[in-house]
Amino acid sequence: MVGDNGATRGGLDDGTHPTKDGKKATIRDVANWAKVSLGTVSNVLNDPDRVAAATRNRVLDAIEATGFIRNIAARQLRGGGSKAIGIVILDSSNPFFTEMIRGAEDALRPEGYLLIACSTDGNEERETNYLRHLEEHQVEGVLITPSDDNLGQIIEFHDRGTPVVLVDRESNSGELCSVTVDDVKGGSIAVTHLIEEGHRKIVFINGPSSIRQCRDRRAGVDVAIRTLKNNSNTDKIEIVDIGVPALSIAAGEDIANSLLDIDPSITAIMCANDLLAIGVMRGITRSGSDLLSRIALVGYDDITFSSLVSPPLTSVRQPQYDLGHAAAKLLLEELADATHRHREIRFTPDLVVRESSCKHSIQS
Amino acid sequence: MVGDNGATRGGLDDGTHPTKDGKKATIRDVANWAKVSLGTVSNVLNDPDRVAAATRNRVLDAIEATGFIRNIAARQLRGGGSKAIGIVILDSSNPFFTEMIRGAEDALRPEGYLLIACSTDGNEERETNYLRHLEEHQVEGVLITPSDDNLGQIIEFHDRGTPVVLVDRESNSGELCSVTVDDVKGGSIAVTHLIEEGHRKIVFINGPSSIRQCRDRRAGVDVAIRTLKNNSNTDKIEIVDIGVPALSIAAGEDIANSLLDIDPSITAIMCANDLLAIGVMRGITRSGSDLLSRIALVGYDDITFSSLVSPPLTSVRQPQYDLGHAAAKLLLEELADATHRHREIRFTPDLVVRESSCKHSIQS
DNA sequence: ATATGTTTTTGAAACGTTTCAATAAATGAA
DNA sequence: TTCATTTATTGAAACGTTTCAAAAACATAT
Repeated sequence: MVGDNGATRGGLDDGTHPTKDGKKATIRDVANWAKVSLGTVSNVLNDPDRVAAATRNRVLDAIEATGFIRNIAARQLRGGGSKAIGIVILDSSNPFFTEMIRGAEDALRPEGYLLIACSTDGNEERETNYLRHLEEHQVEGVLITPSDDNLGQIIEFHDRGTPVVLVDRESNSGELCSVTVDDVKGGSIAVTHLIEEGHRKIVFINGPSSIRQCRDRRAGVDVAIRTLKNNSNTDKIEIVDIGVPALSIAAGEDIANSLLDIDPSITAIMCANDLLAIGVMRGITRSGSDLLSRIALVGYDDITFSSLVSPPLTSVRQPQYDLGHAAAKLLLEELADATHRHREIRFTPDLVVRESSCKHSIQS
Repeated sequence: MVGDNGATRGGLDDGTHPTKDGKKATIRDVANWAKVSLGTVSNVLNDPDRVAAATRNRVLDAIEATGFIRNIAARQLRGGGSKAIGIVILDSSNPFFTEMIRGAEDALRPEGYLLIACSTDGNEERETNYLRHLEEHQVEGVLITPSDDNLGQIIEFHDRGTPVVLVDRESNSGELCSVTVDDVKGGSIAVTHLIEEGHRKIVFINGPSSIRQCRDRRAGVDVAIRTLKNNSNTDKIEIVDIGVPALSIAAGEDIANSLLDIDPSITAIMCANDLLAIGVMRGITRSGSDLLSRIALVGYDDITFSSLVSPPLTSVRQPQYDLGHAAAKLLLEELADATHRHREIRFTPDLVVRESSCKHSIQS
């Protein structure tokens, strides 16, 4: 039938060669091989029910015979999506972010999306650069932990047409979806634990106040103290703030020396994240000091290795994998529904108590 | 001048609107705004010296006024590259791989490439799937740590036109570039250290022999023993092999219990990687046993956290960042030079001695 | 055999950008 | 002013795929 059609056409001297000159097979090669039109091959690929079974099988045979691999760029140009999602993180050596990527990847893989990973290291110019490249690639969406408090460029990026989900960062006015952890609560439960252990003078080692997570965790400390004052006759509690330029192992190590001669009435240290706490631990251990045996230490994040350090670190557990997974799900939702309403998913952290904070005996 | 040309043409009623209906500006919008041809805009973007300064500035102004963002898919379709590189790794929660990605990203970023990250978790089917998706996207190259010993599908993938660099894996017949570490040597120096510390009966906990790194590291043990026998009157050295199904913390923990009642003449344990060693450490610590204070332990990789565990782990240091960085450089080299000759870059590991292996006193 | 309704297939055009032969414009020398 | 050479700009066509109106093919009833 279709063979007759081809004969009726005559002059079809493109022949039935699958590929020429080792070039990759295109949809035209498949069509020639199966003696159907380009549109029929496209229908077999994208809307198979619209094609008669016999034709469909012939096309599928042709696809196999020619070794056809579809060209996403061509589809994209004609109006299809890129099947790629960008994920922009702050630091690829922080297990917090790599777990998060893992969660996102596991959500996106079954949907056939590829994940383009970009590390900004907190550098806004690099973030700008990455966003531009992602836009040229017309990624279908972006999951991003912002490098700066000011969301201006990210909102503009979104307004130019690319869906965005903020990760571990809320949207100020609900113009973007976001997935967050209640860091105020995280700060509260950490310091509450220390206070219940009897600590009354606590150091809080914090990163830059431009980072909202740092601010929230510190604010949670104040909330907890206020709550405890209202509820009981707790002794006066004092927080001593120390600032570091970055939330890294190195920054923690750098500050460790200044902790060695610390006021003896200080009996506990709370760090804004685990890398900082681990760095403090490492710096103190390296100095040969026994400070760690008399001072309680609490981190934040509960990264995989926090239970492995010495002493095992008490830490506020963040659902890192769930953050990434939920963010990706939210993005898929926004892509699937043009009437999608932006929302925030907020996770509640919990405290994992280990040796670093509860082997101490405080004499009141 | 050019304005006159436009007037001469007449009938150009496309007008000078930057965008219509909120759509993204295309090269046509820029051309209309600047009153030049599409080709001139393209020349300004790609070959600016070919355009007169006055014209060039007008086009640049138009690009800014219209908010033009280039469309990579269109360029790709016309024959340009995708400016994307795939990186296929085994396990995104192993810091070995995340450091490697970091190295690759740092090499590729300045060249304007985006990095598509794919985790196979050692699953060959997932590797197949990812390679197919990467091929549809026409990535300019792929860095890959294979999930299987058999490189068949990767070689076919490469033969279909996408440059490939193997990472931490050599190419059997030099048909692919590769970046490796001499794991035979790594195994040798690790066991040599133990033997020089006086150990004569040593457990080697290894992963699946289908993984070439596992085989090489174990082979390095034999090389070292043979060398020592030839060079001195060393006592008889015995290696006790234990196999585990995966190179993970969990696999290490699972095997820890069977180590508790181990033959007392065994004084040292060598693990095929750090995660395994850390898992063993964790399992033994959890059981409350003091085995770690009488047995030496050596890992392999020297991931970031190995120095932080208790006791700090002696480990063969792999240049993870350098592996990724060198692999990316090799790929860029292959992309830049059609006459490129495939080669292997081989790094030599070194041993980082820490507390886990050298605080023991062996009575001969 | 003809008319009608349904299913299947076709193929022109679109998508945004690059490329390069042809054309136009500019420059310098006689 | 004319001519030759150099520089700058143009625009048609290509790239691979999808889309949808039109045409063709098929099935059924009269």
